[in-house]
Amino acid sequence: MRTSEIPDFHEVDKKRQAAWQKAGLFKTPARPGAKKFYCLDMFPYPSGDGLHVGHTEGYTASDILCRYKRMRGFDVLHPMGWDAFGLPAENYAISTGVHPEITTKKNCENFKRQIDSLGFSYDWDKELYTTSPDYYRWTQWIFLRLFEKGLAYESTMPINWCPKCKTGLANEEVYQGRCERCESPIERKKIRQWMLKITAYADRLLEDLEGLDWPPSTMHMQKNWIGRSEGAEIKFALAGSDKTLTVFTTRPDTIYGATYMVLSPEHPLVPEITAPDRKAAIDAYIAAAAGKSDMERTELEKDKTGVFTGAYALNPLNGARIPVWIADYVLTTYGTGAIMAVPAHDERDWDFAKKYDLPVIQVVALERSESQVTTHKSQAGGGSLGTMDKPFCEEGVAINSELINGLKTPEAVKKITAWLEEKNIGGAKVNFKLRDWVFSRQRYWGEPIPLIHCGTCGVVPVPEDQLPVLLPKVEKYLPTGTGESPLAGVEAWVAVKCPRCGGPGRRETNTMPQWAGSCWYYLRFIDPKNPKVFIDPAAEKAWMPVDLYIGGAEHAVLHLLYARFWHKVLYDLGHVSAKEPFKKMVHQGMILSYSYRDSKGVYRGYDELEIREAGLAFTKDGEEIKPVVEKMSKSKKSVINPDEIVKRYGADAFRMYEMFMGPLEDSKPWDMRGIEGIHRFLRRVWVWAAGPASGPEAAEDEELKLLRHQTIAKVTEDLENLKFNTAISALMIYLNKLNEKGARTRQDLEVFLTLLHPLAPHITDELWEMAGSGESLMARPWPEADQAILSSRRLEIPVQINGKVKTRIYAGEGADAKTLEKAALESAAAHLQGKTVVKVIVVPDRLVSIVAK
RNA sequence: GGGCAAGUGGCGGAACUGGUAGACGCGCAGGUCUCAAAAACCUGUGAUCUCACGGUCGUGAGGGUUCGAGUCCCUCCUUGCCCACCA
Repeated sequence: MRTSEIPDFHEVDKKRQAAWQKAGLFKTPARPGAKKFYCLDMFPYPSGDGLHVGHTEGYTASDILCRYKRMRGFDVLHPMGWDAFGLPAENYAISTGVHPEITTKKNCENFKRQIDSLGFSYDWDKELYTTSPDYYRWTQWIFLRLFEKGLAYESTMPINWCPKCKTGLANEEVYQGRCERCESPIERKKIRQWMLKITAYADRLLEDLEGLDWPPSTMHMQKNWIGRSEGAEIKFALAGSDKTLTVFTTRPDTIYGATYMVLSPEHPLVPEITAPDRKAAIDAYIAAAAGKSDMERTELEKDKTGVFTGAYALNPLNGARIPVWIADYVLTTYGTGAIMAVPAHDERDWDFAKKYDLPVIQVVALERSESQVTTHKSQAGGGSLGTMDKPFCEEGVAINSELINGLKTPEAVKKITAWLEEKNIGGAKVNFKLRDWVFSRQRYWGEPIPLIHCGTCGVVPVPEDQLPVLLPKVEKYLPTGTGESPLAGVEAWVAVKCPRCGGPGRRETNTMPQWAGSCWYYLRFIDPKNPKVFIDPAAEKAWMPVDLYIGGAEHAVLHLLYARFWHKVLYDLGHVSAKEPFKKMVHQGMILSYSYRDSKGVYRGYDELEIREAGLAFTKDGEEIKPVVEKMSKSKKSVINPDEIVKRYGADAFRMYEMFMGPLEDSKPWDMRGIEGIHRFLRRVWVWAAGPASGPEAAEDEELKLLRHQTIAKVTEDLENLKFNTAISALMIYLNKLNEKGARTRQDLEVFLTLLHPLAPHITDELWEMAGSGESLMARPWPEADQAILSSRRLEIPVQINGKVKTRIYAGEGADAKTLEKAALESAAAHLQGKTVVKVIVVPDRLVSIVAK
């Protein structure tokens, strides 16, 4: 074969991959004294559709970094596994009877084949399945730790219930309030659930976000989700009753302005306080609210509704009688499920008060000036304030509030809170939006919860030496008609002896949610085969925390919050050494694509079109079609299949194009023409590198030498910062210059192939072998840029006159300001004729700016 | 409604802490090679005025700060994403 003949890159891929595997190149090393780099990808749910270009974008980025770090001398841990419990396999089993294990195994094999075809450097010795008993044994073990700590408890919680299918539904199975399968309207059914007390960790989950190298938007979302707010709880006495009504408010200073109270329809006090003549109306309202799903209840947000209970609460400060209403804009799940409504200073209360003609009393005024406060006072005169045209929700100065008149809001809050504490009817309170985690599912394909219900002993944990509690075989995968998991139908499995008293017991039949396995997989990757403990403590110390975690932004809240929660529990128990599991987090952007719809409204795929460029496509009969950039979708024939791309262009072109498209975190559209460009670049690389070497090194071109070191510096910096698009462009510039100069020295060859290797490992290794080496470039050291050479360059420095570039001067790096000024004035002399130089600004190495009149 | 991003050529995108806007790639145009085409290679390519030299305009719109603004400040418009009655 002539060396300049360009091979089929897909064949090169296979050859190199076989060689890497044979050499065991991706095994995780553990060299004493070496720096470590733990690079984690969000492991996929192996769906039947196979790998998606969105997966591969993140995996490519992490693989580039892992290869680079290895070349820099790090011990790298780069594992991959399968988040294999989950709904699709279970639903497939329901409709076909095929056991989810079989489906899962098939899908995993396909995913693995696809991942390997891209040359990702995973250490498959670390592979794990969340569905394997060796793994979920420890998921169950961790659950038992949570149980022992009192962080797991039973509660009755509403679920989405399809009355026709007689089964509970996940939110994603509910479409516009209807069952996805049979389209009957769904109901809310209360059911016994296992809960995890994540709220006990709310403060720490919030505080420990500080110091993490995460995208600010992700931190924001976590903070908002946790939703910490400071305020006060206040107990209101009820007129003619010995019961009290407790509310939470962030503005206790507005208590004099409370003109009505609102309970959520589900509030336990409602039946007790409802007046006989109001009962019918109240019951009807409660029934209507109960029939609504969460979705519907929030959809109807615009128009607030409510009903008066007939009861009155008493304002502890001035004894005012305050009517008590119920309304579904107050949520049972937040605060105490009851509020004091202050329409003058809260938008929702204002809307409600306007609708039901309830009084408005202003108790806070702008503190801007004395006169303004006075004006408001006089307006407020009789207690209700007809002249307010919208609620005033900001801080200000208290008015119409005997105890705190004239105090600014923060002081007023303090004084009221102290007064409440003194009278023992309330006090300072911190509330969170975060709710406890509903941890059980009435499903088959999940980890069994390792508990046994005993008539005498209550809930008893399965002893550790009996873990794992294996998933039994079942006849049917559909939940039982009572809403229980299919496991409830396996009597032989359910009926056990109580481990404590030996009496008859029954296994818990709920399973864990899909999140469970992903809450700790990053720990098991470190020591995946350990039969004695879930992770060896020494190995944990050596590898944790994860240095870089790459995955989709759709997990910015739930997965990342749940995993942090479990990690903190394990930390408190002394099982892990780091407070936080993921040091640095990066989200890859979404890969969109162009969809093409012709004049008849039919979607056309790429192979049915002639695509000139991203914005210009024609059908075979010449009709021009304007594309739309959207999420990839099968029905719009816009899904890009990695297999086809790899077969046609090779893995390196695929990897590099995904990186060249734009910044990693941005969403960006896939353009078939773009990958052609990268393919062309790689062919030029081949022709250059496999071509004849150029003359002796002694006659080396200074410009090339400088460019070589600039490229080393640029690529190194860009890889460190995950800016792969500009790293690739730097390599293109380098190659263009090498070709232009007809240069191919041994040194350039080595530097170029080494820098390109993390991005295009197959082609570079093949060329490196052709150049006479037996080892992979990944095993070689990363080149260093020579600072002396970098600073020896002559700089082109623009000279501006009144802000416009007129001439340029040339100077060495670090030339002093005076020299530059002199050179600039000389160079610009022709442009300055007849003008007076007013000022000269010199920015060394950058520019000279002359101001002239 | 709230929060967070972002608006740069025909397209994807570059541009360090304010310092030559449009790197690199795609597309397009012209050329070389060829019987021809493809591939490959070379040249050009923001708009506009000019035979040319060169000039003017130009980073969503309008204003401001500055010797100098894609970058900073104010007002507005548009798009995307996330959350949505959180007391």
